[in-house]
Amino acid sequence: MARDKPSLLTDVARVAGVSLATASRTLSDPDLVLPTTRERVLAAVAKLGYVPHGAARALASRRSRTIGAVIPTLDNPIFASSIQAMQRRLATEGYTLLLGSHEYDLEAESAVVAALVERGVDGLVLVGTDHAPAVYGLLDKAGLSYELTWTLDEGGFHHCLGFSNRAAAARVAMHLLHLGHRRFAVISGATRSNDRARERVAGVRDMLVANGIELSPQALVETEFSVTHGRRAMAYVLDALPDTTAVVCGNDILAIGAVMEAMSRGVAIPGKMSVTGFDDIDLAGEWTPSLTTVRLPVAEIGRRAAERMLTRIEGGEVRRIEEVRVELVVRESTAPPPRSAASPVRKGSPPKASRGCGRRRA
Amino acid sequence: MARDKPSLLTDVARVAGVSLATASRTLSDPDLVLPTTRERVLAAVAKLGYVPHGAARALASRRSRTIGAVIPTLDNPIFASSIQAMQRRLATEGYTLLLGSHEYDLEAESAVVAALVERGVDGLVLVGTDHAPAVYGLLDKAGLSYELTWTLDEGGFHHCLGFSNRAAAARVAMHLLHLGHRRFAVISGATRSNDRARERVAGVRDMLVANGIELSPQALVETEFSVTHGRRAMAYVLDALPDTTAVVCGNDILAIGAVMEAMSRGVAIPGKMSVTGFDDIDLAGEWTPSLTTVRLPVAEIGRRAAERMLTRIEGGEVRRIEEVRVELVVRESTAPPPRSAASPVRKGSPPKASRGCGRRRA
DNA sequence: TTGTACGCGTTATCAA
DNA sequence: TTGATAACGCGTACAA
Repeated sequence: MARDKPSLLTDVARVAGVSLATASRTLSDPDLVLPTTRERVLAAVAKLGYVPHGAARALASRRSRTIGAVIPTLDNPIFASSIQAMQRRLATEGYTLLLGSHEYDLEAESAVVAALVERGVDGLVLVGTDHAPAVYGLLDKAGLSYELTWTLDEGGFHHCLGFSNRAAAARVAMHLLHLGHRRFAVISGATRSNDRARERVAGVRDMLVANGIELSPQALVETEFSVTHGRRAMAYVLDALPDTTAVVCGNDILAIGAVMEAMSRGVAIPGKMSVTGFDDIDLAGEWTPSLTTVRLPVAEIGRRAAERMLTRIEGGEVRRIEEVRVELVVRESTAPPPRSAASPVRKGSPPKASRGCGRRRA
Repeated sequence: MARDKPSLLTDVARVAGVSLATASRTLSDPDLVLPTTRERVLAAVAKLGYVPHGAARALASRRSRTIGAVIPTLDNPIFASSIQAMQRRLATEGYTLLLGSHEYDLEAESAVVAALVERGVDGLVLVGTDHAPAVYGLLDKAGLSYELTWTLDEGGFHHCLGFSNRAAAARVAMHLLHLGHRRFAVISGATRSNDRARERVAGVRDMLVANGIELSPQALVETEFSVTHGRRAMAYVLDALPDTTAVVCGNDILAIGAVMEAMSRGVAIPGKMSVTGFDDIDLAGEWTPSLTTVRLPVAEIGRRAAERMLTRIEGGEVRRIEEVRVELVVRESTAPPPRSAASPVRKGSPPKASRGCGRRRA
């Protein structure tokens, strides 16, 4: 298995009978070269099995043809799926994806970002707006373009592609109010360092307050994003707040756990209690009862984030803020509250919209 | 926002009052430098916010501190989870993950591998043994170390970390034979370009044949890996082969689809029919009925693959073939066949092991 | 322990 | 359209 050392561009040039410069041009900008010489060079490339040396290229051209993406975790299917779409899109343009994850730890994220910046990524895709100050400092100092995704930074000046988590969550709450629910609980993922989770809780709270309902601290459970923790949270709700008729969950994983716990205790969903999710993962529609949730265009976010990055790298312009469409999907897990539990219904007074519900598309 | 240009190692050296070489050493091998000078250099680094230039480093040191991983798709949670673990492990050693996917298309994979090789990855992790010849050619020519995962290449000479899909699948079939099943169907993912799927089917077939049962071509359904396709495949089985009492599925996703279809038709699982999965994704244990399946140490594969790569890069030795433990998990979805369907039981003659079942751990 | 100087493989500038 | 040649930023023998 004596591997001869890999051939260099100089070898290609020699074999093709051209200068190094011409060989280089042929590969990076073929139109600058005569068709006949181009063929000679390409033939030499094929003959030698020449493979460009990325680092040398990056050093000389100051571009790595590499994009970084930093997400909380691939163990959440919405991020996995989105990254899948992103990688696919990047590959078609000859770009490669450098992936990092931090499991909801801002310091870890900071380190990951630093690592990717060192690797010389041409752009960086992040999730949400919550990041360590060091992250923004680093990116700014490096003059690196980045995109925040899954969220809208309407006040700020960051480039972003996403949607209003607050408005979407408010929409969910409105749906439940419409059905007649008055006693709510919220099961959320940890809101610290997670603007998406925080905004979703805020959206629900806004909408309830706008309709004269307070969300008491006991009615808000924060926990990890897992089916098991969803179950546990629901167990707490059933034990501590038995009057609850509507449980809004921060994502589908938690909602499925919540539904499982309820059903295993003989609490009918949606007969006794309504439960909502968020994300619309595959399972949400297949579960019994199927889950009322908010559908997110997961793959689209990955693909479009890639496209925005590429456009900016090529010197193009993109709108600073781009919104993707999200959609309330009403399925089996929500229904009017049981008669016994219904508050005196204020006939003819449908729920009022909260601030957050202005955008129709959410 | 006038960003001053990023500072270089020369700047650090100047500010610290040392030579370029000393500055370099301080960063790459601190022990080679006096503590006092080290401090001066690090102070300069901090003051200037110096960030090493990865490409220049890679060019000079001929190492990129980067590992490539190429998988079929992140849309399968076992791959997502495994990659998550791998990235995590690599990050702790200062390595970065370059990710590619090919969606079960060998030519696409070939292109992705080429892209990663160009980027100068220090090592490459692949899935399975089925790869385009060009892939092996490229890797060999580049002298790049690689690991095949999720599989064992016992005959070949590739480094690999995985398990025998054949033996594991045979184990599943044996379990069903033990229960008394005689009429089988298999729902598999596409076996073309997918040695894992192929081996699983082969394992079942081996075991059946060893017990005098043929798996007819009609009783083997190949389809896409999705719940929907699992449903469809099960619909076919129920319609075309109503005598079937045991359905072995290529993975849990397919099995869940199969169970859904059966239940929606009022076919009791496991009362009328037993169904098995493979992988043991979270859902398998939470579904009702919970799924009999094979548990794979998904995160462990990712983590250990990373460790093997790192060891080899540092010049260490690893066993060419390493096996991970997989385990049959018997749950609710399997039971003896209904009495009416049972063949005349050969009392006192338990099922015979097939070749594939030699390894006890599968 | 530190410094000097060369090389890593390519791109890009400038002339020809 | 092509060719010579100077960067690109850092690692590392080798010498001091």
